[in-house]
Amino acid sequence: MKFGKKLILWYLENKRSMPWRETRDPYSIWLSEIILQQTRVAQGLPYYLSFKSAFPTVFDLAAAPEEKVLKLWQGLGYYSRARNLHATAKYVADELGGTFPDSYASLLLLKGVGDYTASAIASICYDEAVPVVDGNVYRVLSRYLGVATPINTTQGVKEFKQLAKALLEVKEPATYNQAIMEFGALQCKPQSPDCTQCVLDSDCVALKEKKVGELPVKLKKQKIKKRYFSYLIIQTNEETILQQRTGKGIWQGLYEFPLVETSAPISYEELKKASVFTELLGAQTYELSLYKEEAVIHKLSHQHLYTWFYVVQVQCLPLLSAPHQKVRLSDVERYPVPILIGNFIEAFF
DNA sequence: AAAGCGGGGCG
DNA sequence: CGCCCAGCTTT
Repeated sequence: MKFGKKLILWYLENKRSMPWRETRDPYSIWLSEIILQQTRVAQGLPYYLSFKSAFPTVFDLAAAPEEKVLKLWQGLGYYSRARNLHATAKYVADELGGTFPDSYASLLLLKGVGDYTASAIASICYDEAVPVVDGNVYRVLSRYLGVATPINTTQGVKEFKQLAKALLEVKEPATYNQAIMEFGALQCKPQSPDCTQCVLDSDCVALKEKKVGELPVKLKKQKIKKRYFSYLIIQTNEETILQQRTGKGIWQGLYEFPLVETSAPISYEELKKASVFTELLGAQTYELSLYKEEAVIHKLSHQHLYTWFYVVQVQCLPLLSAPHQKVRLSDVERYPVPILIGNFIEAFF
């Protein structure tokens, strides 16, 4: 039997039940696809449910304040997805009357929608015969066909896209695309797949050549940078100071406490010399305590953040200018913050 | 073509 | 501790 037919039969028997598999509504499919980019189903599922609950339609999402969208997204990471999600919702609601684009080419023009997501929506919602190539598909195809071209190179992307297109079941792209991805997630797993229980075992090149553990090939990994953050929790009995991250870099749009970043760990004495420190505290007297002696280490894919939280108790806050803003202590938890900050807030407040 | 962007789960 | 996850955008 043909590759695609086998996958579809396997899928109909083994697929997991998921809320976005109960519909072909483009808004729901689009939402699920954005949430699931570089994200496991188990991690994304609760976010999908809360977004659907808070924003049942694209109009609800479009009408929401950006902060509310970021707050709901808090903890999911890759926050540009949330900002692009919101921008696209506004575009679809305001410019397209709430109707999503209905082809691969037109979907590709939406912010936050790349080749994979456009293909997924076009095939699942509109039966367009376009192949999806996500992490699962790379793995299944490289093993099944024994292709060792590195998947994170221009050549690899091009080659696997072509292979995916050649193997696509053009009569039922919606089912086939979901089948190959589900097969990659459940059967042809990254680590220790059970090839003795595989419906493709008779034709799998990697299995035949004992190369399952070597495929797919992925080039190097970037070096991890270390950064040193000293946060200032400057507070009275009622208020503290937050700032919003803008510009480039991590956590765009999220909030944090006033930050002193240095190229190496610093002492309290050195911290006191920071301009932000004098700007926010002036000459007034204060009580300062280090929340925790050891650095809190927060790991991102490509950065390790060594973090200290300095709590500064003061009588009153100075007049603040952007980006700093006064926030009532009881309101701190309303702001969208990175997990690093959220964990501190939870433990400290 | 390469870098940047989160957080969590698993062996 | 390294790898990977229903990738996209910017440089």
